[in-house]
Amino acid sequence: MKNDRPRISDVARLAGVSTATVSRALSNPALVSLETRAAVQDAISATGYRLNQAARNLRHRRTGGIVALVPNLANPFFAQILSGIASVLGPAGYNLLVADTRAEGAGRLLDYAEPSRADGLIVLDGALPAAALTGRIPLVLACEWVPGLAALRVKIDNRAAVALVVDHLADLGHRRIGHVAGPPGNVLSIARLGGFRDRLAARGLILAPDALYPGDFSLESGRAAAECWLAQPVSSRPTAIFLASDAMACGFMGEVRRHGLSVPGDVSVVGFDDIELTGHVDPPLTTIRQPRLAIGRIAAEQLLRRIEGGPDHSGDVILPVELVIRASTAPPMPR
Amino acid sequence: MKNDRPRISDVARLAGVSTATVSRALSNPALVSLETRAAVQDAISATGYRLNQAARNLRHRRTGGIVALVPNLANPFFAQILSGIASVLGPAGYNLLVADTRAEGAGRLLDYAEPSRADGLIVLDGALPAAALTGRIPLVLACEWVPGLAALRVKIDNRAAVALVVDHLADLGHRRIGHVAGPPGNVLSIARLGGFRDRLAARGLILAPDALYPGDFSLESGRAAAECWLAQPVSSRPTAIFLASDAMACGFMGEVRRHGLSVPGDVSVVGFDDIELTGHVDPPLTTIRQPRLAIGRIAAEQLLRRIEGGPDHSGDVILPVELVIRASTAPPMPR
DNA sequence: ATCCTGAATGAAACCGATTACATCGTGCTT
DNA sequence: AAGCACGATGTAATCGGTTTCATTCAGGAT
Repeated sequence: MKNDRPRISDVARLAGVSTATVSRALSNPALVSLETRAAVQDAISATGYRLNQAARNLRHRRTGGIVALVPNLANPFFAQILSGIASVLGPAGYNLLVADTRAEGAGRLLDYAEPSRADGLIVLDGALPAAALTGRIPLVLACEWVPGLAALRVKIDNRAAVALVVDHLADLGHRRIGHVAGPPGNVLSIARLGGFRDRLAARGLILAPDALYPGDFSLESGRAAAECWLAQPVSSRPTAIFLASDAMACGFMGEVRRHGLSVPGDVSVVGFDDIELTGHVDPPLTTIRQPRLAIGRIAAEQLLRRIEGGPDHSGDVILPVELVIRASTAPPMPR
Repeated sequence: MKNDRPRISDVARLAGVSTATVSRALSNPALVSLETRAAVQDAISATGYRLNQAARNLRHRRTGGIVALVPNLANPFFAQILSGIASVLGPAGYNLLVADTRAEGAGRLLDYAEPSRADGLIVLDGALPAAALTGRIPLVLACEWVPGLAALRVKIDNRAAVALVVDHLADLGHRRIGHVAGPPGNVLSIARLGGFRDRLAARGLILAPDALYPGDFSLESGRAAAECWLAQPVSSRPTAIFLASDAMACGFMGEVRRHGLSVPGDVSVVGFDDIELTGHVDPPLTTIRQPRLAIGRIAAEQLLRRIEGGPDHSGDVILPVELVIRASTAPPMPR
């Protein structure tokens, strides 16, 4: 009653064959005669046999698992990328292990980049130490990337995306355009801020120091940025704000509107990501659409290719973005 | 160069002891003398040895993995529960496998409820077949539950939560209160709708057929419900709407406001879940706060207790909810 | 001095599959 | 008729740890 899980040898005995034959019938049926195969099948259903994965993994020197390292599981942005990853991994016979890099003892994370635990790694957090990830198991980087870590990157062209934003706002006639950045040090924050500055310059504009607000991608930090903006004198306030994430943009808009001002009447707002929500808030948000599902899917596909013996080509896959123009942007109010 | 992963025997040889001793030094140091332990440690760092999990799992007849079955990975509500789960599992030496029950071939899901793949299961989807989950591996149900499946449930008291909502709206003076339900057949939809009806009745109110709108928890379905509501003559429109999820409530409010109406001026809105966003939209949403992190954490703790030999007590853990009153509800406009 | 106890350790079985290699018939070639 | 190739199957080694059981040795009890 306790140890009642049938083993392969139980099946073999019942079918009157050896364990080798059962194993072959399961993993390479072509090697087994039709009648034997049938007998094995019968024995399997009679015993209710189920393969022991740990044993197979041990023998195959693989685990069947892929680990995704995400900076924050609770963030819907990553959730949808995971969804894309899972949609590829499942059918391919791998399972997805998820670890939150910010959640617990950082030391344990190294355990994941370990061949006996996972066959591959998808890193969504650019703040991990490159050294810890180097030369362990096949990995790809998605969205964020770790500076100095040679691995395939699946990402968007952040600078080009930001250029679309600047052009849109500048074309509308905005001259004083502000920015709420992502967390300091984050590769995306840096790329977006840098691209923003450069494109402003290309359009003959500059980013005034008091038009650059700190942020960390969170709703709350967007709200806080709005407070700063509201505190500025109307005459020197940016007439348009580009925020490095949709979450911040929502927080920003909410706070501005709660103070009785209007978007885009008093300020135009542009976000980044195009999370589902942004089309449903009031006003619907102008933003950059990132193909999240595709990012996840492609990252997973590339990783599997690598695992299955592909070359460790460490280039980049750049996915296209799109500026989605909705109602949160308009020409600046004449003053 | 190819098969260079040191095994335990390599460590043993270098340390001048047997593999048994190395194993003990690792998993039960108390059994090994201080000097031997030190020698083993030296040999381990000299060789760069890393334990092979598959081998240990095979011997221990366990996998070290816990599977969470979620209906929709892309939904932030579940993401935060997962976050809570992960925060318990990691430190306990388990890793979290995530599977999206709606994503791929349903047959494969059974593979997860299988002892050689995972040591336990956390089910977040009430729509799975009870038969497939019965008597396989330790499991707990969180949030949603599978009717007829005897297992511990970690959940909130949906009926009591809804009663809070009804009382709040009735106390404000609303008499015509509408409801946007969750997906048909979903246990939460049913519990919330049922509780809603009952509490209305207790307050001497009824749910008019044209005040019940279909939904599926998604933003878009909330928006669609708003369309229905807007299409109704003002005189017979509900003056307050309770929506079974915050996502729907956001979709609803966005659409209503885009039509130039005001919340709560023209209609009071109450959501359910208290996802982070709801405090930041305009107006901030009155809603029921579910302790998502705690749900995840407790579900994981209970599961581990069960796995580590606890009794298969299949009762319920009911977590407290709270009505968070914000600015989306107000007395009805005098007509 | 002898026996007993317990700490420290090693030898070998074991977890449950996979697979290299050996074996045994058949049927075909020459 | 001898030789050979090939299909089907069995034997046993193997993956890399863990753990039972046996052994050794030091110190304390008698």
